[in-house]
Amino acid sequence: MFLTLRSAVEEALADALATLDYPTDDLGIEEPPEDVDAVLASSVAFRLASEAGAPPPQVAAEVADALDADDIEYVAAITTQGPYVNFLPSDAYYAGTLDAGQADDYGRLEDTGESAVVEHTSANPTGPVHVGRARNPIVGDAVANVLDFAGYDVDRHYYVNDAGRQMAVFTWAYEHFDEEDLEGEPERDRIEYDLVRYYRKGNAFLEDGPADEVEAAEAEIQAIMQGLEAGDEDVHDRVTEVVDQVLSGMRECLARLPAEFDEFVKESRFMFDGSTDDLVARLKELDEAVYEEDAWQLDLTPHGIEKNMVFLRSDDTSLYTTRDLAHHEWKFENYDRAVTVLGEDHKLQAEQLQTTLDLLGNDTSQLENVIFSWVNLPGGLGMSTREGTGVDLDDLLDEAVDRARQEVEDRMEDRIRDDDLTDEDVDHIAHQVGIGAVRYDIISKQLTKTITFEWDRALDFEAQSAPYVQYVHARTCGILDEVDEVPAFDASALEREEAHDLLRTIARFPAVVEASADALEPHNVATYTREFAETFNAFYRECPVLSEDDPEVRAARVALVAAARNTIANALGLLGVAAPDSM
RNA sequence: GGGCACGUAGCUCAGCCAGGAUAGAGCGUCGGACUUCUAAUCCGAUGGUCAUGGGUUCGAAUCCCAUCGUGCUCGCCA
Repeated sequence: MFLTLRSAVEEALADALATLDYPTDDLGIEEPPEDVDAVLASSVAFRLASEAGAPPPQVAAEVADALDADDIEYVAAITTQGPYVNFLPSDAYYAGTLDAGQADDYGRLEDTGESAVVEHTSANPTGPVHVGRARNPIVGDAVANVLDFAGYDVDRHYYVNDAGRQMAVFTWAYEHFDEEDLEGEPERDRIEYDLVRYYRKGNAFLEDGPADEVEAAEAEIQAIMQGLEAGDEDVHDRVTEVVDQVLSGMRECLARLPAEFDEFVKESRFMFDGSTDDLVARLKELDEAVYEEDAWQLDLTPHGIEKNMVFLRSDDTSLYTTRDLAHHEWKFENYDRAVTVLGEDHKLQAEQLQTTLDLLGNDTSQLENVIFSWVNLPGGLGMSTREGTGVDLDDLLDEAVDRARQEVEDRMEDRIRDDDLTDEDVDHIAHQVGIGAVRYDIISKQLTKTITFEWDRALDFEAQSAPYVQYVHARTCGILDEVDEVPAFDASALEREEAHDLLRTIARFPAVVEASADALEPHNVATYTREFAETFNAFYRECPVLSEDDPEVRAARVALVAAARNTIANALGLLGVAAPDSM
């Protein structure tokens, strides 16, 4: 409804301004503050004042006179308030919203007919997923959800680095060291916790080991990389043995969020199918290609990038970025839109990638990057797999679920809702709430802001958290549980201001989806859920549903609660936060 | 040092990209509301030179420039 109303207002206002001989390039459409009854307003009078030679309020009146509410869909009246022209919603606006909200998939936009691939996480398979890395799957999953809901045919990809130096080091360490060489026990009984010890041991050895042994190790690592480059299946199998094991453990961890993928795309695939070689040949032909210090590079200074991009090492092996170019051309062939979610430490590389893809003749408007800032530990500490610093995501999720379970159990005694929870229910709710809280905490912040991870804050179940919003969903379910089905209703029976406020908030949801998909910013869905929860709670306080005596009012309120449930369930779904039926 | 971000209440954050109606929340502190559709809730009070200084504008938290502080980055790593 909101989207329809907005375009209707835009069109009508542009027509009116044209009729009055005013410019129509800036309509000044905005959403007024809460205490104003209008759904939309225009501040265009400010801009026209000097041209009109009249004060803004007078111009606003003139503009309002030139408009006819009857001609604008979903607008009941046009008023002025000082310099503002306000557009008030009609009964049909409320009625239409209440009807639309009955659909389970309320908020889903029409199919765009376009496909999109969202690549996210893509962490090197070196060890357990830590909290610093967790922003990527959580944001990435939400971005994919939003695009899907906004009408795209979405695939989720994890790009697996199985051909870089890191994996060569890992493979060498895995083959070279024995269990007894390793320090300590695995922190958890899962494969990546076991194997990461080889990786750490290997890196420590390369740093501090005896010179001659380090040299021999480097030769072995070199041989692995050369083997991969040459398409040697045996070498590939050796590396794959490590990669697949570590990755399987990481996938289990990510599945807890949950973050699932349609495809794990291995970069070695672009070496073995010849596309990397082909790409290198084409890169050499570019005007920007230079051969310096025995390595092939691209001089991108004409394109505003100071740093040269090496695409072929002096030993003739390719680099991550080289293979990533081939990877992206593959994406372009298969998808209309390619979105990559990555940390700010990869920003320069992403710019090089995009510029180079452009030079190679690709349409890089297909490519969009979602870049997020760091997650730090208090005291400015970073998180590193190699050094073993950082908080494991598994530990965070365990703690979150434990604390949530404690909360549920603490509340069991003075529960009023009579839906006898079993132990299984309690466990289920604890998972929904605990993991939801972690996701929400991370997703509700702007991507550009650095996050400092603090246990207590991430697991605060008070307001502005997932449980606060989830509780609203549980409340809607609590009410709807008491009715068999939504009765026939008439929106005009809703007379309370709180009901209208809630309907207006529900009406905005599709616009939130649209804006979030356009900007690739899931955090504003989180902001919306919070506003929604506040609006719903006001309705809940002031407008009893089940105990309402007037059957028409009761029916309309039941329908409103159903619309609210669909809206908040879908909004939470976009965030990947579970929507509990009871809490 | 160069490039790119970030700096809003004691703390954690919305609002900024598309400049406009008294700058919004939560936590904290203080005071209220459960025989009621679940109090993981709600209501009230408290609290802000929107880092600083300029500029553009009728109007700047929002756009531009400079300064300060913080983070990321500047590998034949990824």
